[in-house]
Amino acid sequence: MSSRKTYYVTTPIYYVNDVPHIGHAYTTLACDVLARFMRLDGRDVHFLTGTDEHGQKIEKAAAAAGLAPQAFADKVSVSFRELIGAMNYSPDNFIRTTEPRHYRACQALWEKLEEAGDIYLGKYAGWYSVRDETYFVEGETEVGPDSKRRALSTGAEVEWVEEPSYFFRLSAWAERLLAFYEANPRFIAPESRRNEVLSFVRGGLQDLSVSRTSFSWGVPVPGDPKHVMYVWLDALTNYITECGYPDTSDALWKFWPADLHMVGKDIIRFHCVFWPAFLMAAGVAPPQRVFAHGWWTNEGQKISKSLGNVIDPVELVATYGLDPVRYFLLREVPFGNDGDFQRRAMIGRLNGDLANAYGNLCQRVLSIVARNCGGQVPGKGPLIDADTALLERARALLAIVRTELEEQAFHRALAALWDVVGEANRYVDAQAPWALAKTDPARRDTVLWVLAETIRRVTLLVQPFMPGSAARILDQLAVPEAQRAFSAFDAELLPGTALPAPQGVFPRYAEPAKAAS
RNA sequence: GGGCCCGUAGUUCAGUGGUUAGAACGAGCCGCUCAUAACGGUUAUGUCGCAGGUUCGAAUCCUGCCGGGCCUACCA
Repeated sequence: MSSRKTYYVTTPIYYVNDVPHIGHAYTTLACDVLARFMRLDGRDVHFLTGTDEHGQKIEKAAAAAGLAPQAFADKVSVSFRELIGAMNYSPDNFIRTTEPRHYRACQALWEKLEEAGDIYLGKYAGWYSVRDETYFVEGETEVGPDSKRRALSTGAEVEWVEEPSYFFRLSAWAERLLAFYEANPRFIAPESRRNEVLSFVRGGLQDLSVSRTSFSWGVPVPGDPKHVMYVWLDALTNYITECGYPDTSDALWKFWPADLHMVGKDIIRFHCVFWPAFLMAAGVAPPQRVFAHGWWTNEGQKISKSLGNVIDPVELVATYGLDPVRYFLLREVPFGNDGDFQRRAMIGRLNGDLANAYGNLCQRVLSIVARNCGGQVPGKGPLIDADTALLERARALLAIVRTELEEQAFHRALAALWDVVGEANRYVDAQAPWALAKTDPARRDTVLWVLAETIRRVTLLVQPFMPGSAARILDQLAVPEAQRAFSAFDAELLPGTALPAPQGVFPRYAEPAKAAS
């Protein structure tokens, strides 16, 4: 079955300097939904996430914790693996930059860049802030009244530091990058980010320092082990390490170039400028698309550790339930925009969209079926216009969701599904199967069949977003496991099939009783 | 300083030249009673940031201004 179309989606590898927060959860969630959708749609999917474990910060943090860097990385990496279970993600692999195969890939890539003449030895010099661990250009610093020079942005003291460094000839790539963007308009999304990158590259590029000698926790530069590779060159390479690079006969190489790198908007330059330049220089095809999503704020406030308003995804799930959180994050905000996490909005979506509209639709239909149809899928009689209209709306959903997810428009995909949920609720009221029970049981059965069939189609498409809840609903419709992929989208419910007793899937969220004080 | 984007009902947004500007949530009223006190119908909301201009016609195009965001460059 090697003829199936592949789909390779990646999260950034997360820096183990930090514990997982809503931003990490959001990025991986988006990838998870795409991976699940594509699998159900018959694609040969590879979904990769992992951790970035090198760099001076890790080296220092490890020393402070009295651990070897590797032991420290091992420890922190675990919290990102735990998030996978907590959020029900479905990655095919979890990569770590400290794996031997990754060293091989980085060094092979480096050698290619060197062979191509895109790497040279120079000197990295600038105003260095020890506190920020960053170099600043002269203009970013200022000499204070005490005649000490400080970084304008952070106020930290800086000192002039020079160290030997290898450089990547990025300056030579601006024109070729622009040509690449031109030829691949889908490469950067959303559009506003694309404009940003274009104007950045049009402004000219400077060569990029790609090695350091001031610390040693990293991938050694081939032939000059005093240097370790710049963390971003190291980190980005993970995407091809996974596919076996430099061994293009590896079984996973078929997944390259990746269909999508999902990233936060803060690291767009690394993915949209540096990465394609590295790859083109090394003679490797660049990825097909980079999507930069936005940030969350918390009740209108910027999230920061110092404000203490960091959102812990595990806590969210404990409060509102896993699938409601997954739904909310992708439904509430047009994907690509910044979003505001509001407790009131979260509860609104949970109670309004999930409990009242969708959950209650399933419940009201299935309980009439249970009571009237002997616990079986009801019989299907002749269809009237109202029936075919609703069924047609449901049937059209697969193509709609497919189109929206090609563009990572999760919010629009969900809106389309919920349009049909609303349509189904109106149909229930219009057809009033409880009244038909007394006058025309056969017609009642047809109405219930139409509804059950509509719920089946909607729920098949809900699976990638809320896998657990969708499975429970499909169980209640007695849809066999083998008929939950989209290849069975048109395999209608068979009248007479035995059904289990219905059970609510999305309980309403009730405010915890206020503590009297 | 340059560039990009945004400012539309109480709220979140859709609408990018053409009849009385839409949706959802929230609010009021009515109906239903199968269902998780859920569902459906219906009503009301708006100087479409401000001011000019182009046009038979502008939320939509142009100019300026005000307000907000993002990217980027820095001044001597």
